[in-house]
Amino acid sequence: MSSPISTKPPSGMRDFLAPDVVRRRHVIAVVQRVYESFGFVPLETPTIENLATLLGKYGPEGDQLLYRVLHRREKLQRALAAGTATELDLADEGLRYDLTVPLARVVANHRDLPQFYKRYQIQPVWRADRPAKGRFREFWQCDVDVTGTASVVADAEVCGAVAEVLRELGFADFRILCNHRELLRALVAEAGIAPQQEALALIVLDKLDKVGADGVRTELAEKGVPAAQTDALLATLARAREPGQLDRFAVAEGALGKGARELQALFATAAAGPAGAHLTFDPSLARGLGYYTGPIFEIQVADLAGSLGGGGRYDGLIGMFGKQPIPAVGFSLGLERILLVMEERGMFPSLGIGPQVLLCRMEGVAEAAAIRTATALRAHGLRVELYPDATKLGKQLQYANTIAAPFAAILGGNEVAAGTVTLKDLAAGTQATLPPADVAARVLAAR
RNA sequence: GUGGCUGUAGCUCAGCUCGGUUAGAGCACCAGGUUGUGGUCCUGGGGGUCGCGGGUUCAAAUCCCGUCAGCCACCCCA
Repeated sequence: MSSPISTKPPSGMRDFLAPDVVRRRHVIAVVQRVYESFGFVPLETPTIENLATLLGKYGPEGDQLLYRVLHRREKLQRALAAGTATELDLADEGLRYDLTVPLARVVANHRDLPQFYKRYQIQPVWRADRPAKGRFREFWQCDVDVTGTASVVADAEVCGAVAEVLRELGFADFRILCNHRELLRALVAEAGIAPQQEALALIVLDKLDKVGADGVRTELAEKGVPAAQTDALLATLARAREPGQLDRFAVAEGALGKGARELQALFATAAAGPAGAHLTFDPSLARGLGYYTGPIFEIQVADLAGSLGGGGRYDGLIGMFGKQPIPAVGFSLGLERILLVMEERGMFPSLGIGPQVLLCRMEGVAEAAAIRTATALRAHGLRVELYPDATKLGKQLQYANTIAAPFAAILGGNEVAAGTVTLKDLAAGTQATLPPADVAARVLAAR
């Protein structure tokens, strides 16, 4: 009986049964509608990209998490025969890791796109990460991006779009944390931290909320950053959190002032849209992805350790494909994260899609007669399941309960002769024998 | 990548400490309780090489080692 083949899906990947699918579709429908209302148009790209497209865009951690697709046939045999094959020799393609890099490739490749290409994309991505709560190896992202402009309007619009999605889904308490890569780098440099330790410092700083100042001191000390520099950085960041500090940064020279002024502009502009009340300056927000250059964003809710989404400006990424540099900004919502919080908070409306009517066939009624009746009921707009066998009525009604159909329609010899069906309301226990049009009217009225 | 917890029927678990008939329960599933009426109830039934591999022993679900998988926290991210 038990099979030697595991029936579980691969680690970090899941099957979605009807109740899951219905909830996922519900969220996706809202995302799609809101994104389109902002003027974004859809894009779908292949599951698999060339490794050259993917590698070197996300930083070393990201490269490690890429699912690679093995060479086929002769190429693989040749690589293996060499005996010294490395990962790069064995694979030339990989599963997409996010939707931003494929977008960058598409924009670099299609020169006839609108100057301001506003696209949304809702597709799965894969990361060979260790699964945890709210983290999967296959998950869906809902991205909105604007390419071809460095205008703060684009930054404000992507923030507005995701904020409106969350608002329409019923979220009220989320924060969109904002920081700026250039501002952050200026603060790190100001603390005296060497440029080659900057990336390291940024990653550790991102943990400030979770591990606290002492945790950051310990971790940076282990990585060889002098304590005096760490203290200087922490002091600077603590000051940066004080109200009005962004305005003081804004009058500074160089990258510090530039970053601060760009954030000020973003806050001022986005305030006129749905994101306004949710934007929060967080000087310790760093974000791991390598390609961000300007403002960076992350959506936070109190009851989830991870984020609901993230994004930022990446003015250098499209240019990495060897064509002209094109500025871009985008935001990504994590479908599973949103679903997780909505499930935990009980935020879903009732979303039934199963059959409204189970059509029961009595013994002696021809299969064709049942098909004919089911077809008539369906033509009136009902979702109808036809019980396959003419078994005992009790068994058929029991099955109706099992699949949670609110009505049963009974087709016996009498009904066939009269051109009627007996409609039974399974919750109330009442029933009436009616022509199909009246059956449909009653079922539809019961919703 | 680090630390911890857990793997026994489709699902949730008991049994393990102190090895000993044929490994249990609830739910689910199937069949019956005669005619075209379900949810409750009663009776019966199918379904497990106790995650996998090795070791100790007369004897292992139970003890020991290894391994794989899942979950939680951290890290990172969506």
